[in-house]
Amino acid sequence: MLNLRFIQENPELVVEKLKKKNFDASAIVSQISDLYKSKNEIQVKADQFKSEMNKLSKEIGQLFREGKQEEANQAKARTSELKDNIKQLDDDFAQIDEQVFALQVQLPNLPADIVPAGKTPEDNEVVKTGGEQPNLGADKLPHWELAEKYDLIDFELGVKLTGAGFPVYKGKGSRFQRALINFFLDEAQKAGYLEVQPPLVVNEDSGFGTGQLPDKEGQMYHITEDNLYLIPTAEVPVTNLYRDVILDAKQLPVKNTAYSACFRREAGSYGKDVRGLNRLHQFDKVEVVQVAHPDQSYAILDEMVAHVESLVKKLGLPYRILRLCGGDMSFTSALTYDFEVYSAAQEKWLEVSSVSNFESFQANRLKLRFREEGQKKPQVAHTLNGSALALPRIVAALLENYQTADGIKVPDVLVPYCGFDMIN
RNA sequence: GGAGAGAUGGCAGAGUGGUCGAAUGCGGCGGUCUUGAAAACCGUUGAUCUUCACGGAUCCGGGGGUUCGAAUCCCUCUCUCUCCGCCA
Repeated sequence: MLNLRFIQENPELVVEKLKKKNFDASAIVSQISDLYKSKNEIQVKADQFKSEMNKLSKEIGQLFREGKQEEANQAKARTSELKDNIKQLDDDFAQIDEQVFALQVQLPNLPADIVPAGKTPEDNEVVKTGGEQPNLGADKLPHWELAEKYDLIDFELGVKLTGAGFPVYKGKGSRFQRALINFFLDEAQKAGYLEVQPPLVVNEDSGFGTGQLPDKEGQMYHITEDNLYLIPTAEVPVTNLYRDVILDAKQLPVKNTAYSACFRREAGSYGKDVRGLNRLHQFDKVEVVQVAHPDQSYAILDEMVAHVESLVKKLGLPYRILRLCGGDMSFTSALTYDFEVYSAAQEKWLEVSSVSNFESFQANRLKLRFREEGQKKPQVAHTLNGSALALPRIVAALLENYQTADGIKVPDVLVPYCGFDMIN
């Protein structure tokens, strides 16, 4: 959520910057501007009346205490008009306030200056490519066939239990998942992140805080009976740890990591893109989250990107880092880097991580602030997060890229976590 | 699932119609004292909106009502805790 005063003071800037996200903000911004002005006028007027009312009430109290009934009753008569005025102004204010808010939440975050223009994923900018693509023979298999061949993942069984997109991991497949989770958590810890285990179900306030609500309800599983939501990512509960919090500047940056299952409805997806592990309704992910000082958030974004890069490197996967174009960025992000790994049998790039700086967009919603040493007024912090990493597509790429005639080789870094070095 | 209690500042906790943005204690910050620290003592210490500023307004879980006036009374919702039942 953009700050109201900021919108008011920089209307052209907001409109101009949002063009890069292919969002025409001109109408909304000018409406906000008008409403904000009259909102302030109303508040000033209402405050004056209220001030008078407060004074009068005190006088009346004083008169009663002094036993001056007559005068008190006379004074009382004068309050009714004030009361009507206040009521009217308060109602108007509430109405305008609601309108402004409804408009305000429609505005996406402003993209950072280095965000490339563009509309589709084709316009994303490849900023780095690393790792080596393996040379697999002609008999290479896609991961869903490997998963079946070695009895690692049972998609049919998941359909029986729940539905498509809820696979059952078995034996070494299950063990392999668990190894990756532990590896990722350990790496995050080494990088200075504090591990937390959040709830997998959150309330409406939390959904609003990170930007899933309102409007993106459809992406989350909703437990209507209790009005709770299954988390689409650990970003939601972990970032919301700091909702309504004022930190000391010296506590920044806050670094948290969490493993969680993630649940996404992903309505409307179909076809070969969702084959196997490519797109699931439930999957595992290790997330890293930081709360940062605004002066440091972009340096921290780079640090987070470097951390994710170190993970794919250690796993020996060919990867590339993309700077997302305005059209492909999320509503809430100011700058996002996506990581893709090359899936050698599917012969395509799979997105495995998304690392973003939200600047103050989430923090405004969360009321997440910090106080500079010796300063009285708190200021809004910046939030960032990234996948480090999401499991399914990493598993897909590892299975495919490490397949041999004798089975699937386990990357060296994972051997101690797995307890085996070959899947066969 | 049944019964009861409660929600007040960073925390604990008083306040039950006006003098209450709120006692007191703890914690935090500043100071006196000290070689330094502790102790003791003194001072200070919520957020938001609005105004160039002085100032003004709002907030005692959320919403609504009664009243000239509500943390305090009424209605309603949400949440938390305790006991019983069930249970990993």
